[in-house]
Amino acid sequence: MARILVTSALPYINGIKHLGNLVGSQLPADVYARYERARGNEVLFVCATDEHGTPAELAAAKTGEPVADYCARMWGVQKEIADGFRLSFDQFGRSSSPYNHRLTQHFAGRLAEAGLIEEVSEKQVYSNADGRFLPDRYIEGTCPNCGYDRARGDQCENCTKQLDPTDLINPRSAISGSTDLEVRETKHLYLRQSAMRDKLRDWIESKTDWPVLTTSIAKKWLDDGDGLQDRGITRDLDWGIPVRKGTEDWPGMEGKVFYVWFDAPIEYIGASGEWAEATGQTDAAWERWWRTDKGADDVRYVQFMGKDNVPFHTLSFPSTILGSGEPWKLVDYIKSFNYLNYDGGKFSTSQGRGVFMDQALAILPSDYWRWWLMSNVPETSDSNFTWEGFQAGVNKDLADVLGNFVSRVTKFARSRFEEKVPEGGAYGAAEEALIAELETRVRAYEGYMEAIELRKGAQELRAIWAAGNEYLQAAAPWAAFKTEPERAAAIVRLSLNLVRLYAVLSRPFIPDASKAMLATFGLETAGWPGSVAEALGALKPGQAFTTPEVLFAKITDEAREGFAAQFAGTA
RNA sequence: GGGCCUGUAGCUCAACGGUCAGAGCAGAGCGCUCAUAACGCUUUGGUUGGGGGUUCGAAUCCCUCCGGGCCUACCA
Repeated sequence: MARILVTSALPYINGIKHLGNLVGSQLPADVYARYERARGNEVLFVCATDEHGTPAELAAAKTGEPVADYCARMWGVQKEIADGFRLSFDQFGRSSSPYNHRLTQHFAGRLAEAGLIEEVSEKQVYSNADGRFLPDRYIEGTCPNCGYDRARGDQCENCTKQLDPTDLINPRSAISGSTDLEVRETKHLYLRQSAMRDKLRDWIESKTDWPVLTTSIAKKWLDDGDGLQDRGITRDLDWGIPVRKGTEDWPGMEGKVFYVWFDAPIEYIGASGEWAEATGQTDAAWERWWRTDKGADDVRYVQFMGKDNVPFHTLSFPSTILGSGEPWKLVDYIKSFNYLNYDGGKFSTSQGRGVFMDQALAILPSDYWRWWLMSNVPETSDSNFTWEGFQAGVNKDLADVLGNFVSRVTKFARSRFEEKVPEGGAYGAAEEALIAELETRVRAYEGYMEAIELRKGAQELRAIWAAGNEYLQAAAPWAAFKTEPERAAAIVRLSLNLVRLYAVLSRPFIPDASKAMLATFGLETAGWPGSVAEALGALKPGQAFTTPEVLFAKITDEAREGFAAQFAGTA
């Protein structure tokens, strides 16, 4: 039995995520985790909210809540939505957890001892009105290059010129609009990633089976310009993990916190700690997933994320892990994704354009979303959500091919026999051909899932469903029943077994429907098929079943038009 | 500006130097009647963005042009 550690990029705390966020990390991670569990492997699947940073503070200020309360509340909201999408996290933690505090401070201490932390004094813009230092992009002003009056301190969106906040003419705070700004000197810690460059490069170059997207982004950062740059890992903020060197104070760094991107990946480990605690286990339980000296050397660690997260997972976090000099588990495979667009454009939080996770669940069952998103997951390039495509995909694949198959089989069986798996008759050439085809397809499906080629996996699964309809059409039990009822009984017996098999195979993608299909036979779970022939004999004659309600109601044209109007956004 | 990815049938995608470039959807025809007017079979449709080159052979490698997207480092 293999042991597989799965992490999904952490969703940021400041609001409900849209489908583009879901499709790029949490959902594919869940499908993969479910698949590996179904194969009988031991899986630890963790995720958490990413709670620190300026945007969280601003979002809290906007609602008038203390930031800690705001995060606690939003964690609850995100957790509930994750449950609604059936994301099967073993732990959905919080980057603000005590575990993460301890671990982050611990790693910083180790890195400092290893000489990989540098203290740098730098000048940053401070806003007296806001009472805080402002990140570059929170300063607005007139671009010295093109005259655009809403240029940001890091870059002018109009002429794309890279800027320094001090370049701006008439700079003001993007938060309050205040022009009462001053440049103050402040000290920060830098992670000396540059010192890790060769080690990182060797490691990344050894990963020849990683998605091109992952390695090309990593290499770009390694080699761009002067090579990998050191990264500041502290900020002048109130909300965050206080800077400490392990368990000791860090002189000169009082009142500062670690930068979110330093502590967020560490929360993968933190969440595992939270999991052990929540399940009443000792530290050894999570350490055997994370410490190669404590049992983790046979763990395969797979990360899922959108392409924007790749630099942090290929460079920064590995620098932290490797630089610690301790035997922490390093990632084995990084699955990265492109973006999902909404009807030709970007999903937009500010313009309310596109579908957000809570809205999606409010209008249609999670399986619909899970299926469409995964069968169109942006693996090789950006993909596009349209209501027409969504309606067509869901109706055809789920309602017509799979749902209707279950429906026609169970209803025919009930009307010609009774609500029991019929006995009598023998399997012949048609059944052997079907079994041979399914044997090939199931093994192909396993291959795709193992390789985390989810789009192809979905495609193969669909072909497996379709094979049932083809078989049924050719075997024509309704015709056989008139002349040779025994033959019809054999066909129905096999077909009912197909429903059970489909439930098992489909579970990673559409867990609710899978559950409903199994419930038809009074089953809660069912094991992954070894040989297809054997699996199709699992339901014995006499086994009772209930004819299920329509598994997937179709999305009507009227409904689709309504959704399209509802989510068009304000722009 | 630099880098990366991408451009294949009306649409969404496969094929990653080698049999007539495949599949799903959409379209057309036929069949079936168990089923959510569902299913099955057959079929129309592509000089693989343009041009040039390497090769016995190129969608696949190289050059170039055109189009689309992303990244470019203290937002996360």
